[in-house]
Amino acid sequence: MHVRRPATLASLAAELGVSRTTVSNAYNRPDQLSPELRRRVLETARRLGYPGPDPVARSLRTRKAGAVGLLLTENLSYAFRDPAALAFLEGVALACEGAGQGLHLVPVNPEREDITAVHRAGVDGFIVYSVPDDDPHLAAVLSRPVPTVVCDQPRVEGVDRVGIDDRAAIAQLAQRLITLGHRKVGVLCMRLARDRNDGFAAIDRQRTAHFHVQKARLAALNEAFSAAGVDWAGVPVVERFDHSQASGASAAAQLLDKHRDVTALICTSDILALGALAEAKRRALRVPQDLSITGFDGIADAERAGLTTVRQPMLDKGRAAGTLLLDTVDRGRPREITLPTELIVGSTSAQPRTAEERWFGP
Amino acid sequence: MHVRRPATLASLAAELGVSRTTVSNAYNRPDQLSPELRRRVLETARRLGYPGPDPVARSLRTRKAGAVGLLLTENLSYAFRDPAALAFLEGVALACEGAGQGLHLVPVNPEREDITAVHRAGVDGFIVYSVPDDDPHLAAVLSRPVPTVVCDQPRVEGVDRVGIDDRAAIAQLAQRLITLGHRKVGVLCMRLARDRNDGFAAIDRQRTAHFHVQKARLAALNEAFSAAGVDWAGVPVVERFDHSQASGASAAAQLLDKHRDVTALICTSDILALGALAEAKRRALRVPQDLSITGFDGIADAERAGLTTVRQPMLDKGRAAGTLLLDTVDRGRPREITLPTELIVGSTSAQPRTAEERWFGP
DNA sequence: ATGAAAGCGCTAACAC
DNA sequence: GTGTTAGCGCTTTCAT
Repeated sequence: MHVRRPATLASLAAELGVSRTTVSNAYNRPDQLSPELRRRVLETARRLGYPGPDPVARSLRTRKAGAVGLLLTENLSYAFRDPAALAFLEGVALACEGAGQGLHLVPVNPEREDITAVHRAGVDGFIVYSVPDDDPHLAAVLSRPVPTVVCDQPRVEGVDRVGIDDRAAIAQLAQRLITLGHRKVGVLCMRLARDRNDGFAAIDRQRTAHFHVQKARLAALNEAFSAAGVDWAGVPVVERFDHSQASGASAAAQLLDKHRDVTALICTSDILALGALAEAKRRALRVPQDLSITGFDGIADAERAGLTTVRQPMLDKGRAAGTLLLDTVDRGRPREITLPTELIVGSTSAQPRTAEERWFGP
Repeated sequence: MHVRRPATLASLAAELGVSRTTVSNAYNRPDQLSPELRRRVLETARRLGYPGPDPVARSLRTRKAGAVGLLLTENLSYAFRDPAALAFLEGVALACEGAGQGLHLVPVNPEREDITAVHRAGVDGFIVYSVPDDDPHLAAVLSRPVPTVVCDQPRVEGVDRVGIDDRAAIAQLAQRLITLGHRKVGVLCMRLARDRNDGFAAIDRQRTAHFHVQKARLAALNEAFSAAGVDWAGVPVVERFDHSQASGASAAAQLLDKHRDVTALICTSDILALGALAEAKRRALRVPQDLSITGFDGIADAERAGLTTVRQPMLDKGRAAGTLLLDTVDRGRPREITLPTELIVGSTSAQPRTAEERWFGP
């Protein structure tokens, strides 16, 4: 039993006694040759076990890979657990599907700085989802001579972007709390930089955050509460590296342990807020009577929990990113798409108790 | 302003006055040249804007794409909605990540027969998830000279497979219902073939089903209930093309409208079962007193609903498929991995009411 | 440690 | 309608 070298377009042509062009045409331009000849070519191909033009060779020649690369902040498997990331992914998939493009998920380990996967990906462009401004993978992507679209963060000079107005969105939420009368608030936020800092984040860390979305939201909160006469330096901000309900719960615990007087917990994601909700329950704090809690994103579980939050259209974001990347027409000028958000007033926010109520009951 | 042709490895070599080999080595085999020279190469690359070796050209040369193709039954976007498919995806992603391989999702439209995306995908192998035996995309995959692993269905001679023992799994469930005393049952199943048939599926259609998993489950139910003295020809089986809770609800409605006497609804997926549950509620049928309902898969929502079902390890399936494909070692003999399943007895199954109870209440 | 030569398998001008 | 020519950009023996 011998190992036959696999047939190639050239060997097929030789076998048939025609040129390689003809064989190529048989596959790619049926109208360029007689149906009869084409039939013969395909027939012989079958006989020889020729599987059709090699996609990689074709890509090299045509300079088209037929796929879009997707780079996520986290391990791939994380993305499949986070509802927001998932909706984004679905949107991207929708766009790819519509254009008949493959979706190449780039394997990334945020702990290690191995960017070879970015260099190895045979794709026509990249979508980068929500990474820190100093992410080495992002740098690797930008070094490649293919179009790129960044979703959410960071904003990069000359690179297309789709996102929301984070400042305006959370300012609306802040305004709501301020109007309700909250002056002693605490904040639970996501990772601010690539290093793990599970604990309080002082102003300096807030200001130098590498995750622009978190940074923008904190800055907007700062502005809003400062304008309402609150000294931002006194507002506790607790940061968590991992994005999970457990993180939200522990962050809430950490904050409440040290600042028993806060009347509202502003969380920069619904996941964190749901965790905070759980912690509040554990402590027998009534929400919203004893404590208001707000989230961000508008995921299904948040809605179910009646969370006061900001809804952002994640699926549309994904689709917009995909469309932007695939839309070869008016590429050139850097483009930016800002999607609308909507304040959702749920049942987890209300007026704070007065000092009296605090001591003598509602 | 002029468009400079992008730098290539060759142009870089020319600029430096060294051979292409040396430049290549600078990237791929740092130990093959002096640190000093390497530094100079990389430095010049930066200056010229050379992004490093082109991944496609490299793939052509090395015959390695560094990515795994994934072919799903449904639209890509569907996969991000179905919890079972999602868990599978996550498992595959985990395996890919571990091996530093990209995950290339092949865009497929099950309605159209466009298999070009399969031919265009630059991948080192394919994972095919749960497709009908006559799926043209599957045929396209098998025609390509790369290793393939099929998950669930269909079983293909000589192709690696990972799955569960569908017959045994559902037989266990059937046995449970039989033991409880159910003799008048109905079945809700998923798509049996590529054509849309939203309605009753007669025995002939069951027998000629192209989705082997559904076929096997129906056959096992047939066997179990026949052995219990039930005439399978009289058991209504309702099929749905779309896999959604809405489908489950409408299928349940269709079945119950025509067969008011069934005491149990066996669904071949949790999604369908959750829909059936909703329809039962709508009809003010108490579950399980008036009607037992069972599912299949063991998704989180099913557990939450207390569904009696069969749990299968979807994440492990994905991981196993990935590992099998990536494990180049003992390829050769076709391999088959069968994962264990577990019967979950929830609160949606109980003894059927007796005829008396039916008329006079519990 | 570095270079020369030989393709990987294919497609796109352009000629006939 | 079919063939000729010329690479796409890279890696890899094998010499030196």
